[in-house]
Amino acid sequence: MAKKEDTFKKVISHAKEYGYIFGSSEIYDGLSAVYDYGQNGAELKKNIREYWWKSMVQMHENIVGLDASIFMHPTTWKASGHVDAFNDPLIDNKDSKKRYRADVLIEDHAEKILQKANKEIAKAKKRFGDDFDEEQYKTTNPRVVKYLAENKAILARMGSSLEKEDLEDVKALIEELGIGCPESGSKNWTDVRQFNLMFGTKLGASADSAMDLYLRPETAQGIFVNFLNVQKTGRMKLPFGIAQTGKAFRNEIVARQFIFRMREFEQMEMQFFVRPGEDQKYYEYWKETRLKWHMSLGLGEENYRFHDHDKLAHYANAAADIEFNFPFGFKELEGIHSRTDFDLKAHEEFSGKKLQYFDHELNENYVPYVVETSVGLDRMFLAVFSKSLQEETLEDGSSRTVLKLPAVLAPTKAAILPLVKKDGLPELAREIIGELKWNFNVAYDEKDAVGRRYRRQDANGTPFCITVDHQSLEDKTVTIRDRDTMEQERVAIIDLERILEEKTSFKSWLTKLK
RNA sequence: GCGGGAGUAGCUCAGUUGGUAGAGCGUCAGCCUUCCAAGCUGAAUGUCGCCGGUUCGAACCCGGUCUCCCGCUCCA
Repeated sequence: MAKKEDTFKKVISHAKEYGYIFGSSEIYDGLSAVYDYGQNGAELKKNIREYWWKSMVQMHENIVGLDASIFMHPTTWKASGHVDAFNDPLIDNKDSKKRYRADVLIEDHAEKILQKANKEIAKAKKRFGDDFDEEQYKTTNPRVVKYLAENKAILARMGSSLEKEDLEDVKALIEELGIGCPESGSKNWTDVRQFNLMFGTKLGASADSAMDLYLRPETAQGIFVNFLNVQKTGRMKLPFGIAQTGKAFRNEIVARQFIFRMREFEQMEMQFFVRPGEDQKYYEYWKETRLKWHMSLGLGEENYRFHDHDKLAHYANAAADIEFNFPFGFKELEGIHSRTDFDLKAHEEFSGKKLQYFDHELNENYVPYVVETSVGLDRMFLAVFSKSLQEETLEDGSSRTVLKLPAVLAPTKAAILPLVKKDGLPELAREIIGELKWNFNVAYDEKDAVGRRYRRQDANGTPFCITVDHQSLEDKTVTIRDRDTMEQERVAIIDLERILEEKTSFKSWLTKLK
């Protein structure tokens, strides 16, 4: 365990030292769970985003892109359920220092009362055998009637208090019911406070005319509200998908673990619209397809696994996570959700507009079902970065720090190094850069011994080092060194472009998917 | 929000009983001209998180405050 924390610490400091990730506003002491991507981080992140985009949009005829705004009409979030579901009333126990959701405490208490009623019923059932009329018993047995009424009354009062945002009454209810801390039994509670997981802001400059807005807590809704726009203007036929990458915001009570859970984060989502009844088929299809995509990066198949949800969100009829073995254990990297027609139907209801598809084959209108794939871009970054960072012990016993980023994602594809900085070697190196830079992000370095420069590029994640030596002047060849094997090969300068293309291009990596 | 830990150079960290700050690595310039870090010379970088107090004198003691990290709670 200590070792795990250790590697995670190394990941964080390496990310900072090599210009991948900085804490936000560091000169002002930083901001909790907000991070900035540095010169290399911005490249890596962009490459991950592009790797996803190309595989989803460019490689699928029936998937198109979208870039919806972060601001959306506030009713969007009523329809999506976020206004209700993203509001948690929390309460702390002053003695045990534990925090609970107030509504969950009350619900659990109500549930216990219901259990009592059920016990009575079960007992009676045993006693009366086949003649037992459960419904009648529920209305006649005084004890059962009392329990059921209590249960109902509690839930009703809680519901109405939460509705009115009367948090004092929620606390009063907890006290009246004598609910204690599940762990310690203590009844010494703080006040109930409302935590809204959506960030609010205002549209409009003057306070009185301003409109309350939220920063989107997920990008999916931008796709749903544009479903018909895209379908009609793109002449899309079911099944088809709309893909989007972009920022989303959640005011997490606790955001932790570096860039794993941030308050501002980027999602890469695709909503796949299908004929009702075909949702299960495509759910399975996308689970497999997305897993393959992850594995194409070569970070090790043993580092991925599925986690099927038992408890489903309000909109879903099936859901699974692709989990990745992060430095702190297996955690969610991507979610694949079968969202049914929940979202489109809700938007129909709240907007009063039809969001239906006319199926020419079936000759009927219907609201499509949706299968969603949703990856956290920052989580992908962390997965790729943390797994790539390795401490190697070499044959001679020395060690090297190497960032084995998949070449297709590496910020810098190659470093061009003159063996020495004289005899015209730098000039030739510059010439090579002049050619390669049109297609590849390349770097130049002439400082220090060449061995040290190799190591510097290793730590920075650059997959190839091209070294210009004295022989290069004579026969127009250079050596190209592989970061992972440390092996060198002599090649013609004229072939460099083709070689780099083969080793680093989206095409050569994405064709592995087939 | 509660509990714990911690804020000193880019990174990792040291700093004795209070006497105006250090190491290793890294960075930069130069030497060397060498194909796998740790050769030589030189240099830069810190309001020791912030504010206040005690003191002749505070990185160190006291009070306050901010921030970060870990745990709990939550997680669409």
